[in-house]
Amino acid sequence: MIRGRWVRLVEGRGGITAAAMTSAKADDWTWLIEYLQLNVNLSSVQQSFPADDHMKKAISDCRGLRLLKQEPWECLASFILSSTKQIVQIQQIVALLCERFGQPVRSLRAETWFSFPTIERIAALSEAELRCCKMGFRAPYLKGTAEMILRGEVNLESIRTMDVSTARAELMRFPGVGRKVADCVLLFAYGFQQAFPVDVWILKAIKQLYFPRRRPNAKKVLKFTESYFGPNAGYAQQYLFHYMRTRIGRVDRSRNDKN
DNA sequence: GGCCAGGTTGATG
DNA sequence: CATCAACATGGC
Repeated sequence: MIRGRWVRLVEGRGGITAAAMTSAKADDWTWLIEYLQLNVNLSSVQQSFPADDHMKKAISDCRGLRLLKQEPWECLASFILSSTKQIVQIQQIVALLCERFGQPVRSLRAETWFSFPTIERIAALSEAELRCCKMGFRAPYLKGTAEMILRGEVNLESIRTMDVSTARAELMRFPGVGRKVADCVLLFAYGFQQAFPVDVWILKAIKQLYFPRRRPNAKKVLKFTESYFGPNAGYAQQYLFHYMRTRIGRVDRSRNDKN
């Protein structure tokens, strides 16, 4: 589901083909091109990464990895729900939210899918109704955020034209939104490619790869990332994140190390 | 059963 | 400012 539309993407030999249900003109795919960020030149982004061995390995391991341009509200809400949850569980919570409080949408195969619930709908729900989607203590954060937006305290659209630090500070006014979640929304929804979300995986990766003999705290690591990875640091973050989870990650999960 | 998961918050030194 | 427990819920 992208911006309330159903779309199916299929990977084939020559690339990806798309089929969609849309009220827009049938041959107008600008919304999808925008979402997939096909205008971004990947190799020039990759060339802006630091040329160390880890980044080189991450690039060759993650050929073709791109960032999406997601909708601010859906992205913000999803990452508010992400704290101390495993990725599969976050997906489950979001799926429940959509099924219960989203709009039903037909696919080309006449299946029913559900859009992400609107800000108004979330704000109107009780905390108990939200907790039924298994989000636990995150429920008041989500509801509070929706209410702030409805009251006009923060305007999600106006963030598009702010500079990155102002935008980050604006996002961090929401309950349940700290530095990491704010950076995720800056990167994945607003296209601030400098934003570098530091989560537990990246923290572990940076310590392991760039400070193998030292013990920098999270603050030091953040400081390091701000200057080291360059103008497309957010892309570098995704390459490292994916590299870490698919390669290195599996190895130390069998052991029990807290680096 | 204990530990941990794409963190944030509010209370303490 | 730095540290730390608490916060729901589920999987291994």
